[in-house]
Amino acid sequence: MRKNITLKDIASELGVTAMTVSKALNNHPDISEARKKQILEMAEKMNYIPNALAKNLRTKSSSLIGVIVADNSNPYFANSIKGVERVLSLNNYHSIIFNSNEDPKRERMFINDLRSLNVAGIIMAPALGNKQNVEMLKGIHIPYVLFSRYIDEITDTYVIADDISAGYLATKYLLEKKGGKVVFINSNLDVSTARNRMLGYNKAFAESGLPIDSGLVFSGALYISDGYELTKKILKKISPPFSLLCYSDYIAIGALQALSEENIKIPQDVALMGIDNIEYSAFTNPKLSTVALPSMQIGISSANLLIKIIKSKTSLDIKSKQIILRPHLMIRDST
Amino acid sequence: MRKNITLKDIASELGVTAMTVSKALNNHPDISEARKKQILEMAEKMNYIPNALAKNLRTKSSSLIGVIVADNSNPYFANSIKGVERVLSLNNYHSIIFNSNEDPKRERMFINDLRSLNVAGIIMAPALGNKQNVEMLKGIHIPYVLFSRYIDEITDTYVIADDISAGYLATKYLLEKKGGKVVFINSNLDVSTARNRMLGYNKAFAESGLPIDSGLVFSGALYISDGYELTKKILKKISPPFSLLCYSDYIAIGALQALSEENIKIPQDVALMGIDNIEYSAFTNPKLSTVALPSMQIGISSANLLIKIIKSKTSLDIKSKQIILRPHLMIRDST
DNA sequence: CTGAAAGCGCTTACAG
DNA sequence: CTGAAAGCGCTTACAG
Repeated sequence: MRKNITLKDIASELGVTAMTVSKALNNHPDISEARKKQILEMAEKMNYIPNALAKNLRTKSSSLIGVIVADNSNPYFANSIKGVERVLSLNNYHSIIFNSNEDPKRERMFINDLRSLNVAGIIMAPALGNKQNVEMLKGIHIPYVLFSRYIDEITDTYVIADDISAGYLATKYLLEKKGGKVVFINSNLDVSTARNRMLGYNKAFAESGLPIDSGLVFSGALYISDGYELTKKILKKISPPFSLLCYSDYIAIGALQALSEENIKIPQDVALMGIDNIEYSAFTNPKLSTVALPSMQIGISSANLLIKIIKSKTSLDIKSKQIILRPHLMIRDST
Repeated sequence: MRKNITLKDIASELGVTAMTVSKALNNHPDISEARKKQILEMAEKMNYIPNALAKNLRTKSSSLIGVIVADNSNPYFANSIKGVERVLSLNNYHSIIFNSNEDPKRERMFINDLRSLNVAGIIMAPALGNKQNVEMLKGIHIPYVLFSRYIDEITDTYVIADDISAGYLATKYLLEKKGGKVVFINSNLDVSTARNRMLGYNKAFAESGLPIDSGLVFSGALYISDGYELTKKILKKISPPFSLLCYSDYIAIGALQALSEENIKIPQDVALMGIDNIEYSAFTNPKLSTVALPSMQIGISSANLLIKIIKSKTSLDIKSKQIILRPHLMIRDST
């Protein structure tokens, strides 16, 4: 690799010292306009690229931000990452991305990598119910924001959707429209999102006065295929008409496929509803009703919050470090 | 932020010097087993995290790799990124991600950011037909791999799918199964993938002896909504039965929605085919036939190739730096 | 086997 | 307004 141009190279070209060049390049007041102009032009001409690592080492600052998710190809995370990347690059930060695959050991390893790289902060969706790594983050005083999920509702810093509302809005709508038989395919209850959507489900039932049948609730769905297989199983045990609420649109697409294969009429026999509002949901057949979560906005807010934390000299009130974004119903043709 | 533990801290704790500690930590041979053990234990106890920036600065190496795509939330790129991240993190590299939004100016800015961070290499899907930035990459001798697309077929380093084959396999299949009326909704012809899929389309026609009707080819589709709207337009001009080949599954999902709304029977009236084989394609109704491209494998191979280039002392033969992966037909229910 | 010296490229006080 | 000195945390020759 060709040798990079350094401050020294520019300096010797101009017969000044490196610090004078540094000052010119950093808009330091202690420098004459003529010198500054001369130096800037030479830097331009020599195609100077500052060495950010050296700068970081010296100033103990950093433009690097770690972003840890379970899986960047999950459309929900993909959207959030897009929001994060947009805000960070706009503010001259750089996103280092890791997929934890929901494995706390990998997550821990990545956090140590990020410490080693001296990152300015970390944005992460903590792996399934793993408490220790978030504790570690707090312990080492690296600015961090959890996104999409939290571990400790009271003490963590996070940006999430109001998952209780999401579960509540969906269930309430289905109860009113289709009655009390609301089957719920939920995700892994180790995740705060799944627990809270369940709470919302229960709340809607409580409000309606209708009894909850725990035999209608299924947990642990993670992939499209789980939605597909669980729905097939459900159809053998529970006879239509009923409503089917899924933890995510992703899961609901699997359910949709199973329902189609069994020639179930949607929404007449089974009213199907997802949560998330991923792009594909508007293009399924029938179009999927869902609860829209602001996935990109969660990324945007997380990045903005992290930057605010990094830049604030005094520590912020915990309340201002917990952002909960509101979901809304998106009724299409499947309910 | 709390002060980090340094080599010096460990050294003074043990009454040795920093270089001795450095040697112990780096498995240098010039050190007694007893000292090494003692130092390793102390480092562990003090929870030492090496400063990668200082190391990089000194050794002029780097664990950072830049990854530039148009949009990380595009399912095709999302999969490739997943492959890249997997290989890089396995090899102790770190992925810095940028979305160019197909804007060459942003791309250029990001490349300069990456130079500034002294990255070990760059993996990128070059923005729409932009030649200059790749030329710059070559000029500054940073190891790079283009993925999914190339700019200059002969001289670039890249990992791509065989897009000519993809277009050819799809068109040939449709010609044989449904005859010569194959409508093609293509993407922006500034991208090598679109140009090559078009070549494959032409090749299949040439082979079949059937005449090409240029009125059947539509270019420039980028989003799901383009697939939807173009299909609506096409249905007004061209009467079924015909085949409809789409540049991507993503586009095909938009087309599928338009066809469903118009009550077109698939595949009887319109045989629909995509390219990519994204996860959703197996769950549409009817299930989408497509040409499967190894999107994750492209990411994996790109990362492996880049690492190979970084580690090789002598420059590699250009042929070994151009990897073309084979697509295959995935026939489901829409054709 | 251990240490003193130098330097990666930068910036921060401090002199003059 | 400009420069000499020191140091961020690390590693690489080189002595001993």
